[in-house]
Amino acid sequence: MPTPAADVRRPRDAPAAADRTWTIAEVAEEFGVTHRTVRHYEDLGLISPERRGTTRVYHRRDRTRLSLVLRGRRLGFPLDEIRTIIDLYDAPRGRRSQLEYVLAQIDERRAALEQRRRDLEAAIDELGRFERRCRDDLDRMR
Amino acid sequence: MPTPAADVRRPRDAPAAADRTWTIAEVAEEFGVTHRTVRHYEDLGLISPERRGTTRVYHRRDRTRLSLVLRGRRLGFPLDEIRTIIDLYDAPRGRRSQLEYVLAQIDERRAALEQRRRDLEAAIDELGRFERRCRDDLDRMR
DNA sequence: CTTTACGTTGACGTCAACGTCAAGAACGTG
DNA sequence: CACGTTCTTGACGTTGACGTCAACGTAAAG
Repeated sequence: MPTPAADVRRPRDAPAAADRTWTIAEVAEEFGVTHRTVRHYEDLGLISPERRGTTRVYHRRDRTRLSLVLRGRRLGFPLDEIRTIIDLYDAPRGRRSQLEYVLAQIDERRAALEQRRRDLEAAIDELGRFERRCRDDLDRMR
Repeated sequence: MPTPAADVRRPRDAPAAADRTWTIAEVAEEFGVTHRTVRHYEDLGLISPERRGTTRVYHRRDRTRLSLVLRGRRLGFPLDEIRTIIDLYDAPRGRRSQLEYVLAQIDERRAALEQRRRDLEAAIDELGRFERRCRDDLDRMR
């Protein structure tokens, strides 16, 4: 096993935990996606890693955003919709009007999420009822 | 507004509610999709309407399945995965082994759905906390 | 100093989920 | 029975979300 790349980039005297950075391979590995996927998300503006020369350097912020992206993906949202959502978290909220806009967006998003939750629970309930029926059938076969 | 096509197809003496049928246009309209989408789902084996001559005739069963498909779609599942799920509901459960297979599938599906629910609630919670912060910020601006 | 591993930018390929014509066939209505 | 409406089957186009491949840079390791 070779020396981890992060140890190379991190000077001995610097604190390890705080400002760690990651390579694209590490990030991809950790989140279980390919580097192509990571780059694709960057093309779409979902993450924007630092560049050291030409090489991408990922910070904790990028990992946070990536995990949000992947959760959105697991939930079946299109990537550009995901971007508008997570951009919301970083949106400027200095002026009153901006804050109110953000709050309005939040309401919209929550409505969508709760619609989804209703669908989801309906699906789960239905599955439960179906399982019940199957178990009853099985019992009667004994 | 023209006479609904269903009235034409349904003889005067037949009961209206029980065995009503629908045209592709009616089904599409009712579920808010295009007829192309409905046909696409048929191509993938998600629904299989009766044929009268060359024309598709949709029964209640087809509408039930279609609504399941659309809910699955809202939840972001791929169509072929949706098919395996709703086919489960119509799968033969005569023999014990078949029933046990179905029950195993149900468990799998439920696991996937509950993973999704966790993601969903995490997203909703996060949105709630974020709203809280925004509202606090707004209050402090007064 | 070459090898090897990892990184980078295009550019094209692919697959799912439909959209979009085109060109008939069938059907009820004036 | 002509006619507009609705339905049918292709077949090709499009968009999103990546996969894949080529061609090249670079940096540590042998």
